[in-house]
Amino acid sequence: MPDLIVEKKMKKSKTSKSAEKKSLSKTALRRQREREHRYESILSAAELLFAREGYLQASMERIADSAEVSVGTLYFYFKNKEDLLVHLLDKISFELRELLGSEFIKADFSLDGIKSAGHVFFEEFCLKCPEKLAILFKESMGRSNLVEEHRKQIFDKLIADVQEALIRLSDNRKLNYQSALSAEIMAVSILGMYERIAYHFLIWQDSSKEMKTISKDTVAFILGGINNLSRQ
Amino acid sequence: MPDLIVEKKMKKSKTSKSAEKKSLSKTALRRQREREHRYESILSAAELLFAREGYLQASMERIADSAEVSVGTLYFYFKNKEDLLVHLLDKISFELRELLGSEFIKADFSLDGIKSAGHVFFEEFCLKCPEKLAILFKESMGRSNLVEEHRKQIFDKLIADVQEALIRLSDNRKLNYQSALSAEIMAVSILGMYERIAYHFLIWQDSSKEMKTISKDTVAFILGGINNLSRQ
Amino acid sequence: MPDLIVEKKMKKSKTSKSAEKKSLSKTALRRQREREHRYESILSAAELLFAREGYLQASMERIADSAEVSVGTLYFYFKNKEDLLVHLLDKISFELRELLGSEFIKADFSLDGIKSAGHVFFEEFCLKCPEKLAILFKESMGRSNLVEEHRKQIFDKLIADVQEALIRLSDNRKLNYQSALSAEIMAVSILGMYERIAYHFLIWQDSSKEMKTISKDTVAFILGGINNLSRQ
Amino acid sequence: MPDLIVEKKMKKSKTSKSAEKKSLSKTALRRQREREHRYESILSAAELLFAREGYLQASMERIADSAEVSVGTLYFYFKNKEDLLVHLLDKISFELRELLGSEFIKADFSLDGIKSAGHVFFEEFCLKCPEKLAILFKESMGRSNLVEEHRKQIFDKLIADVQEALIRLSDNRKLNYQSALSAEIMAVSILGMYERIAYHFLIWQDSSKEMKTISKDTVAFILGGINNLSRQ
DNA sequence: AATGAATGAGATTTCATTCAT
DNA sequence: TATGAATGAAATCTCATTCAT
Repeated sequence: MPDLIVEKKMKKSKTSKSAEKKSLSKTALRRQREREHRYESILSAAELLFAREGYLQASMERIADSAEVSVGTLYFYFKNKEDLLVHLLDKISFELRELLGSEFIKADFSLDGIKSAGHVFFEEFCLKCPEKLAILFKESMGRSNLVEEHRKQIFDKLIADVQEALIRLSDNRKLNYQSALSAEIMAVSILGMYERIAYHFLIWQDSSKEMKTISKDTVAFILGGINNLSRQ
Repeated sequence: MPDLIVEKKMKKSKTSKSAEKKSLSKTALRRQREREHRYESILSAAELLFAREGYLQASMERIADSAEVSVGTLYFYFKNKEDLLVHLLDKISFELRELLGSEFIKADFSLDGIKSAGHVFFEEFCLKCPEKLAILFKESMGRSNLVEEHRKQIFDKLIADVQEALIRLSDNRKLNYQSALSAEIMAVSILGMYERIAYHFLIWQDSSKEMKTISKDTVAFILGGINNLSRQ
Repeated sequence: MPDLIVEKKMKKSKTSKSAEKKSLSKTALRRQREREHRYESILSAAELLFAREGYLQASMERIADSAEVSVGTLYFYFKNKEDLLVHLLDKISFELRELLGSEFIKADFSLDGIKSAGHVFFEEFCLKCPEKLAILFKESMGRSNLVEEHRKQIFDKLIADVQEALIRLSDNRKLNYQSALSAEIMAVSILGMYERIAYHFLIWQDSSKEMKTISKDTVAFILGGINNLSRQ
Repeated sequence: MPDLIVEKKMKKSKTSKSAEKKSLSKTALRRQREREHRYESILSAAELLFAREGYLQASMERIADSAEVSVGTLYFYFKNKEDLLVHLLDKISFELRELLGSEFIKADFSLDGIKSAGHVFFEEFCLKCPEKLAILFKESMGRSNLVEEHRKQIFDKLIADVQEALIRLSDNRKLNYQSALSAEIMAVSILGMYERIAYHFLIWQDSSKEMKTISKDTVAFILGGINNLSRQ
């Protein structure tokens, strides 16, 4: 997972010019801490409201109230509502890529990596962060073209991660895949399965208690799929 | 596919309630034809505009213009914009279920049915009806709770169809699946794969020329997955 | 004054397609009358509020209230607030051009035309329509680029009218002006005098009782100026 | 030009009240110089931005950036944005009055003073300071009542200057003007001509290369006007 | 049945100004 | 003095929906 490190974006970096100096004054340091804290507060408040009430219902005023800041402050940290959603998406997708990527790495890109990534997705990410799930797969859909472009980039990166893991896997096992597109197709398929399984069993109904079984079966399905596209 | 026949919904028209088909005068018949024609015109106009410009961008006025009726007439045939989308979704999902279901039936619920359903989805439905694809998987997302409930029902039916095919398949082959949930999980997985493969290769990029390969690999992945969850 | 007839602009001309038919139904005729009446009501309300309270202070809501329509109706007739101002400017400038132009024509482009145009401007237009005066010379200034462009076009037309009158005048008198630019410079000067005399004596202070004297002196100044730039 | 000396206004600085110039320490002197330098920087930055981008577009933040100070500092030197504009107007009008006034004085209030004042206005002020021109005649229009009042005072002073020059001129030439208001009317007319000629030929279009001709014709028009209102 | 002008609630967004540090 | 993050009032504008004709 080479480019996992994504730069955190912030609207203005006027202060960062002084941050280049090696030592910030105590005041400046505290200010910076507070700024980052506020930035995170707003993202958290937005995450909760977007997930609970939907992107359209969650007005900027209510997000501001919920984050205990003024509406103006929202617009100081984020250009507009769209921008807020996009940054939220970035943050969530960054976390998810780290989560999955570290499983691939831990297992040294063996089949076990694919397996544990699946388990971690369903049993960690989905169960612990249903809000992130809802934003990634539900609330960020059907918005503006800009958000859609951003979604595409995010999913392209996730797909690239999985695709790379699959290619390393085949290298390790001295296997080839059926066609030149197979790795990409499998990566897209796996993410499609993740998405709709999570949507079906956690967003549309609450089968969180059976997540273990769901996770096991889904992973087994994936492994069967991969094997069936592998050639010696 | 037992309940494939879905009742066509139409606002109960005041004239049709008093007149059964057999005893309609010529004038009344022509009127009914015109009514149905308008109904379809509106749905078609909405389908095109929702797909091309997005649900939010497609204002009721533009839909009316495009269908060559007045805004008022839109509201005569459909309760509101949401209702228009819901009826469109119904129509599209009905067509898709018929398409997939007939493949299952033709193959007598053998593995071939799963295979040909996949090919038909990618090579017929997706390629020939990109607008329907966009509405089913893109434009109907992130709307109101009511639309979301409707989506759930539609997908539940699609899942039930696939699940039934999978169960009949296992009966035919005297096999069992790994767990009680396996059939449902596989059905959801398959539809999730359909959805994101189509989204990735047709909505986000145009790989329509490689649809044959994509279709083949995806179906192979599915068959591998099914086999891996089957026990003698 | 050749192109005095300016087409009245209206947002949509959907109805005008039926207006091409020679005979509108009574209903359609009444509707059209009502539409034009509303359009004028809104312009009148805006004229009053823009002049009395200033363009920025006059909110769309208050204009709507004042015209006894809803805010939505405002936006049905005019694209936005800017558009409302621009149409108002057009209407006012059209009236002013007609007023001045008819004086030039009545006097057959003699010096008397210049004289009576001045008197009519100060003693008719300024005294009877202080609101139009305020909008033309005060409230439409310092707004957006689009409004400024419109102002330029309006003043260019007024200048062209006066310039043409001056050129015909010199033709009639078998005279030439000092330079090639003289006619334009004089036209601009005359309008600049009109503007600031009106602004000074009617907008900044109320010398309406002395308007006769002011008018007489100003016209005398203009005639002296013209003569001084004329050569046999 | 009796009251040409206009007091420079500055928010009474807390240090200057306790320290008269004579007894200022070196540090205090340097501070005062810095203060005045900042004050001028801000005015210059505002002048440029107001003229180039318009009063409304030029936000306080951008003015601060441009002057290389913080927003807070802006508010230390000027009460608010309006106040900044008003001080800028004062400065500009002071310069203009000095320019015109000195021409009147140099020519000892003869007709030549009127002539050279015109030439200096068009050929010096307008050509060299287009930003000042734009602020005086364009950007300061259509703002708040307070700015408008200020404009009135500024123009009243300019009018009074010209009016005084005209009166002294008539005294020198042993002439009378047509009416008691004539001098005022001519002064207003002349300034109106200045304004709109400059606006038309320099702000709305760039005829700077023909400024000599324009200036000559305009001055000739003015002299003709003055003569026509003079009685022996 | 069909029309289309009128409605108005509700959302986003801006930016001059303040004030704790 | 200087800073710049925080404020929040106030404005514009959209568009699904209604209803008299």
